[in-house]
Amino acid sequence: MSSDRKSSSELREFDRSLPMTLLKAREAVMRKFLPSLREHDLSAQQWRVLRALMEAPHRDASEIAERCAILLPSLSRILQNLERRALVRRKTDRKDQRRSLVSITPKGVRLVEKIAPISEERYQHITQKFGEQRLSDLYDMLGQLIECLENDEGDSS
Amino acid sequence: MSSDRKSSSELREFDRSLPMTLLKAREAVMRKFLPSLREHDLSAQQWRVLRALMEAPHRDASEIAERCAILLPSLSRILQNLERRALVRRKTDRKDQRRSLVSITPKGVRLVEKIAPISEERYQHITQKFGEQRLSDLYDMLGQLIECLENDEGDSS
DNA sequence: GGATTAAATGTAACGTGTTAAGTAAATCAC
DNA sequence: GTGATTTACTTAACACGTTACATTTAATCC
Repeated sequence: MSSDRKSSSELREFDRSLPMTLLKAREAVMRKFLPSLREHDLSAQQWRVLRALMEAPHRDASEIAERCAILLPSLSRILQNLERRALVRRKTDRKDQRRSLVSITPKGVRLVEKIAPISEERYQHITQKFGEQRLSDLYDMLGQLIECLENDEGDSS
Repeated sequence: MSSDRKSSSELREFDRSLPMTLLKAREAVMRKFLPSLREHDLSAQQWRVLRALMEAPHRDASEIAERCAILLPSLSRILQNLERRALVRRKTDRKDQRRSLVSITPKGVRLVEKIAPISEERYQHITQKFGEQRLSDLYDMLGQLIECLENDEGDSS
């Protein structure tokens, strides 16, 4: 029995699996950035949170979660960790005591400012190597894919 | 060189973050597939493993890990779970007693055959909605990105 | 104003990602 | 063949992803 016994109807095997391909691409990109984060005991998620906090004097948890694409339960643990390390600070919002306003500490700012140049340099390196135009096209396609999938009401046709 | 813009672009904020964009794209795609897996208490990873085992009568752990892009420690736990549920079976390789050959059970096959059509239908739906050509282009670009990054010796400078 | 509902956040439980360390079997060295 | 190295896999420990549930405070309804 020759190897082409598998009727193509069996199931499209996942050489062409969108989730897997996106996963591998992400992992490949991450491998360029993670080492410099690891040096300072930061995960990718912690790094995103710190960067989000550089954008504003303070933010509540929901804003950070939205900005960083991290779910609230994960963020809750991440903030505890960063707070323990004195990289961020939390205070309850006086106007709405359900909210906790998070801000980055001077120590956190120093850490970001130390890592950011390396991170930026890696990004520029990737941009050069892959091509600025191509990278831009890729962003566009991914954005379109996301939009296409979000505006897709019924998942169960 | 001194492209010292104003403070607003202190650091390229992550609207244009490749890892985040890839993450969001993957999550958007996953949201289309996960519900039908959840119905049968399968994670995306468990599903990949089962599909990989449909491709051959048996496979050792390293092959599965490679095929599914799952690290061995994770796979080890996943196989324990699937074995407990009698969806896969493991036997030690007589030729090399370090290896454990994993195969899918009839029960596992039935589960895959039940889910596969729905999964395939979702995939076709996405292909239609996003466009076959565009999807193909996206695969190409992602493949090129991965290749570009893998063949990039020095990650530092 | 007191009860109800909604919103913001936290906790729990389980599965996975990831690095390091451990175990056992095969291979290599001599 | 004995010992060192390598290979295949597992375990441990910690962080994150995800869903469900709990908690506290705001907003809303009568």
